[in-house]
Amino acid sequence: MVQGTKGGKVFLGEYKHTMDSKGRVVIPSKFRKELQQGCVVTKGLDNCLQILTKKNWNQESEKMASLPSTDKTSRQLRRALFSGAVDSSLDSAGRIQIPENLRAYSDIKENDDVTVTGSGPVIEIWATKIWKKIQSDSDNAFANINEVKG
Amino acid sequence: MVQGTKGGKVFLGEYKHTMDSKGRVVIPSKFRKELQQGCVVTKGLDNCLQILTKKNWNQESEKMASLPSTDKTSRQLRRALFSGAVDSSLDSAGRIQIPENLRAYSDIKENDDVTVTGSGPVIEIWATKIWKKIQSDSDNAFANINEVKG
DNA sequence: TGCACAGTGTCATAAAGTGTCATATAATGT
DNA sequence: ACATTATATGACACTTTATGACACTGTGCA
Repeated sequence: MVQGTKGGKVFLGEYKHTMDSKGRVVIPSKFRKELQQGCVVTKGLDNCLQILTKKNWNQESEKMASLPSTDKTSRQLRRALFSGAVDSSLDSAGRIQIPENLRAYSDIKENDDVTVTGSGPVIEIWATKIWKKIQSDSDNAFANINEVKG
Repeated sequence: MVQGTKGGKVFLGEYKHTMDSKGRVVIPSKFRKELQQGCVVTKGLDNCLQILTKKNWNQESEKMASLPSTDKTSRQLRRALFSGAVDSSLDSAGRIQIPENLRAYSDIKENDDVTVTGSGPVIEIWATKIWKKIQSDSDNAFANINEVKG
């Protein structure tokens, strides 16, 4: 969904948190500055959630908004992108509220363990139990690539 | 049918509600500001209903009025759009009344579950049972695009 | 005229979300 | 190691929103 980082912030790292009893998740302090002016939370692949800066979101969504809605596929794409997204911002304690439909999508419930990762141009939020699986897959793939190339 | 967001509000998100026993549906609070000055409810494609701001409605209806009436599909679209449209507004509790013909079109009956989605320039209202099907189609289309890109 | 019905307005309560604070934990610099 | 600062977490009060109930209005029809 999001590609190209031309000059934009690159988010790095992996952080453990928990979702609080009201459905909020702490954003690591290193990521906050770029999200201060607002951000958008969307569905990512493999049941993660993505946080985009306003700037990145606008780039992505403008493409989609201009597709003709007489075309069925365009309608589908538009619906998936917009209905799965939500405008958000950090509260004074550096947290964001995750709405119920995105909590369901990502399989994160109140008081669950959550892993927040920097993934280049976007920040990803994972149920830790899912992240553990994904991470071992990614690490294996990474190791194999290095073997082949090196 | 509706496209282009140039500067206009972009509606995001997915919200579950029910139609009350009098045929009213709650509009999510995040959408209300833009509809405060009046809105238009019309038939959308795939059996949804669309809510447009007055501004978007004016743009759309002009476009539609200028379609060649020699083309059959254009005539059908135009009839559906205009005859299915109704001027509306939010009541003091943030709800809109859905007239009987639109309830029939969207297959939403009194006390039924309803899903309201932000879909960029428009808001869509769905019978939840229909939305579930549409959503899985949309999500698949979206995931495929992303697989290709990634 | 009175009744039935669809629609409208308002209220009470419940549920969800938001803001703020206090303490605990971790990170940083000296 | 220590002091200092920043961050994380839980608790709680407060606000907003959702939902159902119910009374009121107006229209058309018997």
